Amino acid sequence: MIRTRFAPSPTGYLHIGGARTALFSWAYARKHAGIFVLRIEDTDLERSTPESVEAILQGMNWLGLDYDEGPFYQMQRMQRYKEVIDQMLASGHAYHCYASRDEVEIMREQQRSAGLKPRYDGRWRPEPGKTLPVPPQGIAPVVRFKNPLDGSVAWNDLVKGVIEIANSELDDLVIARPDGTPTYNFCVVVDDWDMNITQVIRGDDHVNNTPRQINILKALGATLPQYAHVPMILGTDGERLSKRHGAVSVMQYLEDGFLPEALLNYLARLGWSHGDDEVFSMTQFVEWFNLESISRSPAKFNPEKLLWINQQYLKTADNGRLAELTTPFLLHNGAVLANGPALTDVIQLLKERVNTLLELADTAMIFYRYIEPAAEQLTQHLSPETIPALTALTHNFRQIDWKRQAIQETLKAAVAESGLKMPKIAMPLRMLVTGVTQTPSIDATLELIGRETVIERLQKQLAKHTDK
RNA sequence: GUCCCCAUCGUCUAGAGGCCUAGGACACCGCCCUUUCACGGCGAUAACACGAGUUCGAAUCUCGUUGGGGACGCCA
Repeated sequence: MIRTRFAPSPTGYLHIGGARTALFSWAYARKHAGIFVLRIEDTDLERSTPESVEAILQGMNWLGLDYDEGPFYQMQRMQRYKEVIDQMLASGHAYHCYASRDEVEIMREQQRSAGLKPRYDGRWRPEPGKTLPVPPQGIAPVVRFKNPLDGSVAWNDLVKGVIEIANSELDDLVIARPDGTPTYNFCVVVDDWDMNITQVIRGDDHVNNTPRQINILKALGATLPQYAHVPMILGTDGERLSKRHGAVSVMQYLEDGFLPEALLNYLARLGWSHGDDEVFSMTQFVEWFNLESISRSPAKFNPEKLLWINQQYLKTADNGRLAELTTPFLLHNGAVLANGPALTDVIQLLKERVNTLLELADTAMIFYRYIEPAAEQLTQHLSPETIPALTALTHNFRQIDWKRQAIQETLKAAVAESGLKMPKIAMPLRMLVTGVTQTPSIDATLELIGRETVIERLQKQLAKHTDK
């Protein structure tokens, strides 16, 4: 049975990078009819917050990344971690280290200035025939893992291929703090082991933790999971995405009017490919998904393409659903929906023309709030020739069947009658009725706005102009 | 600094020795459609980082250089 997991630390919202890792991990489990586990790594008491947990859950929920087990909280597994630490102490795989933080820092500083990789020097590491320093009084020790000195650790990474790291590059990492609380690398190991995780799919930034974790797992006599490290997502400028650098919350995309399936599609396509396929459903994605097709290099986030994909989904989305999703944006804009045409009709007319729901709501506003044209627009578009034509048009509008087709015919007739070019009539008409000069085709727009309103506005504006 | 990973159009990528005078998508540019703005259609510009090998033949294999990313915490 395939078992994967997503293990965020609740120190902030769910951002793009985390969402993509979760997506891949989720898709792998779904593809293999396995189990997707959610685990909250909240051992950093100082930075973990319940709000962050909530935000992460919310983000995953919005994206539809459902989990089969969890959320498990590491803070609730303390007993288990302590048990394993004691076990390792007893078996000699771990030992107490009394070196203070400052002491270790000085050690590292010296190594750094000597051009070396900063590492713990093993001063408290017990070895046969070695005399350890005398433990200082009143100081609680940390527990360090006794990492092998020789040889190397290698694994076949499911996305990157074989990776080998010499044990001499590793040092004895701290697995428990003086107060007994375990550290990240240790909790992960115990959890992945206890939860029978078969594939650890996580960000590239964990590659360097993997050999340490493998060593601990081996010391524990556990079966090793397979590892798959997915490359990072970079900002537009090639810089790593971080909290203060474009790594916005996935919920920001909800606020910006993106559809979750569009974001998911974009994220899936970022660093993973299935031939030339660009737009595909999650069902299709799960069917196609494989770790080997994940690219091995980091990818830059491209907002334009996300916008394009969102548009693709908007075009084919159900009008009722879009109406529901767009309503909050419209209300935020101050729209009174009862004062205009049915929202689904408006959406049908607009959804092919916009990139986001936000944009959809903005363009839909012409149907729900009338903004009178500005004076300079009036003088720009109204002229002595157009006014009579528009007046006649207003009159003709009373006679016809108020349908797009008939409106269009009436417009054409007005063009023929007046000898003016179509834009000379359509533009001022558009402006007088909607207050703006950019709308969908004028006949459809007028149809939706409704005969009474159209005529009323035309009369008012034309009267205003002739007064002057 | 040390270690790990990576390297095809501006961006995301296809490409697993001959199918590549390198394909697709976004963006950009041009044309068409058009009643404005879009949608759509058509087209153009644009890349195998560099240098050595291996091979009859290399974007694909090897090595080096350069460049990018990651990691070096009692954070996760």
